Amino acid sequence: MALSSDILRGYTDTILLKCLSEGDSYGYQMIKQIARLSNGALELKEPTLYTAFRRLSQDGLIDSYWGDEQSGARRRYYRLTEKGLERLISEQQAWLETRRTLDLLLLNNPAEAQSI
Amino acid sequence: MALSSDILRGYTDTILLKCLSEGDSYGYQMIKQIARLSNGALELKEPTLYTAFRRLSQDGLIDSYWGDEQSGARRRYYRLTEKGLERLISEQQAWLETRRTLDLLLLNNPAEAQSI
DNA sequence: CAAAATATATTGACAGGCGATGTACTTTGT
DNA sequence: ACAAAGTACATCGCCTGTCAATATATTTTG
Repeated sequence: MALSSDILRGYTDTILLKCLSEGDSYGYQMIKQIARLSNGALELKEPTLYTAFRRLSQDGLIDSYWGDEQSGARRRYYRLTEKGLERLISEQQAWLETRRTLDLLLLNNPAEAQSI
Repeated sequence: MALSSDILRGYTDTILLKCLSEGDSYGYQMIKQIARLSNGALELKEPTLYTAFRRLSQDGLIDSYWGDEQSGARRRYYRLTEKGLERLISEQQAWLETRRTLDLLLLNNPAEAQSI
């Protein structure tokens, strides 16, 4: 099942930070990578992706450089900054808490549901 | 920690459906109930709540009636419809899948993280 | 040689959350 | 007695993030 845009909202940035924490990458590749990792549940749309990149750059969480492709289309690579890594870690912690809270608010038997 | 509005988006409706699945209730009470249940992590704002009620009513997932208060301010009670219950169940299922997907996308060791 | 894939980027529309604000009644503290 | 806080409902308008549509350019595939 696909993630709706309402669900996506709030996680896009962290998903991208996590993706970059595994190594520098570029937009097109990240879309594919994220689709693969999520078993097709999430195919980031271009406008969503590039707006997120701009946001993250402005906040100093990532930076970017042009790759030196011999052939093929040019690629802009993105890199996680130190600040970006710190943010990632705190957002991962936040996800664990959000998960717990939503279990409490959405499920009938949260205590049981957590060990699925 | 409080749920950000970006996170909330996409869950408000289901949270309200779940709340009503435990019995008819009214706006003010539901805000308090949800705050208690989430250990203060979520205090729904009035505009958010009432727009959600309108949305859910239009979709036939809830209906409402005025309570007959002897004293105090009038209360509009909300009730989960049959259709609303079905929706709740499918949204609960969706949450379990979303949880799994976000574990994959956000955490370093998803397999381990799931049994927290 | 056309279509699909690779790759980046912007514009404008849409939807949901929420600060600010308004109404009205009741309870509490002094 | 009276102000402040609590209970209870409701709306307007702003802000932000996602995305359909669109544009550009190169390379690979059928």
